[in-house]
Amino acid sequence: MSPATSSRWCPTPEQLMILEELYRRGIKTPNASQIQRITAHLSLYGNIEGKNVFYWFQNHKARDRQKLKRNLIKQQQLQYQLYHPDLHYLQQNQSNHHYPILNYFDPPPPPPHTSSPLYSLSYHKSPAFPPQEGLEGAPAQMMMNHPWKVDIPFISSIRPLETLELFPITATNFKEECKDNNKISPKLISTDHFLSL
Amino acid sequence: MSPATSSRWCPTPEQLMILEELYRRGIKTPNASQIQRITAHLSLYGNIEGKNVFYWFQNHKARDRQKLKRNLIKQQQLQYQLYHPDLHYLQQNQSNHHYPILNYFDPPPPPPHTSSPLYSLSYHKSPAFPPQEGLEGAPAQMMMNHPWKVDIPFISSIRPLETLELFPITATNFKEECKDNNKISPKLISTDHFLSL
DNA sequence: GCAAATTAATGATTTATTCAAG
DNA sequence: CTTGAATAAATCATTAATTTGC
Repeated sequence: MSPATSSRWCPTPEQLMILEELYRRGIKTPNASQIQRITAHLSLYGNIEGKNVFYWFQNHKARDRQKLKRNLIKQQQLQYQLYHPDLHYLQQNQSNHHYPILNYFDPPPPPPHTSSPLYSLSYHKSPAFPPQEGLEGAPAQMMMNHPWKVDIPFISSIRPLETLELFPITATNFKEECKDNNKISPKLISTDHFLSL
Repeated sequence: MSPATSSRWCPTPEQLMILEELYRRGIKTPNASQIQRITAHLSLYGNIEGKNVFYWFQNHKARDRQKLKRNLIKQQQLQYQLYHPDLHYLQQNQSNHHYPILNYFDPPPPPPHTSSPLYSLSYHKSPAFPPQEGLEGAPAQMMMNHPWKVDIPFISSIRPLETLELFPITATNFKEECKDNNKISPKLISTDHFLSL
């Protein structure tokens, strides 16, 4: 009203709580109609106009994403510390009678830094791997556009990666016809033994 | 090998178990590199190619979501039955000392049906509101291009919508200056009482 | 028991949405 | 605002489960 009032909207606690609750309940980018109704209601608790509501949701959503980003970074730092110590043991001979090492996760996040554009890494394209011969970090969907002639490289040529041992059973030839696939004794592959973390 | 083989991939139990385990461990949408490595490993247990792995994760994730959807619908049906008996009481006079009804969500789940496209309702944009005078369901961003002269209509002209009663506290005038806003006793607005689902 | 017929699962494609870089 | 890159949703198509009648 008067020029003495502050130059920008200052949400009252009630307004804030309602906005936050609406956000939690799924309203992330209200449309014009929703904004009007929200504004009308919130005006009961203090001066407010539509743009305040609009900007609030915009900012809140954006800063929500930032929080997620930061949490992801923390988790990745944890995983890095968990997996890095095991790297030496990956150098071992793989030609034993166990099925080979299994870990399809991306290489541990680079030496932990605090502020890097990291959210896009797990949500969008992962710049991911050091260009492997003939692969060039192609996004999975791009593979879709080609006739899927991607050859399976020799196991030994694949980077063994970290730990996660699977299937200590011996390598009887399982390549059979489709119909026969389900006839393998369940005992043989009971879930309890492999996939030891 | 021979043309007698089936036209589509038929995962062996071992392949399936590994895929499921990887999924459980967090691999939901593997990138090209991961797909290749997974494919290479799974080829030990039977014929397989990259696209099979790609599709498997796509489908598995999608059908996982479908399960969640169905469970949500069941819960909503339960809630509907719990809350529906109260509808008559919404017709009561609203000029009491409670603050008005608050529900900015799109119209509630219609009378419980079993098979309706429901997930998009909460995840994607809601085609939302019946075109309100002069608003025409305009995307919120369009409002940005105009000088934000959107007037706040009278409360009574706003569609009260459904339930979700907020702030049963009395209507003391909270319109105060900015600086004072944060000084309201937290007790008065402790989150436990309102926003009852 | 056993196939033919029917239904449920699930692999494979296509189409729509989303996000954000240019 | 347009568009590129990626994912999610919807859909089609084939295989496996199962039901059914004999």
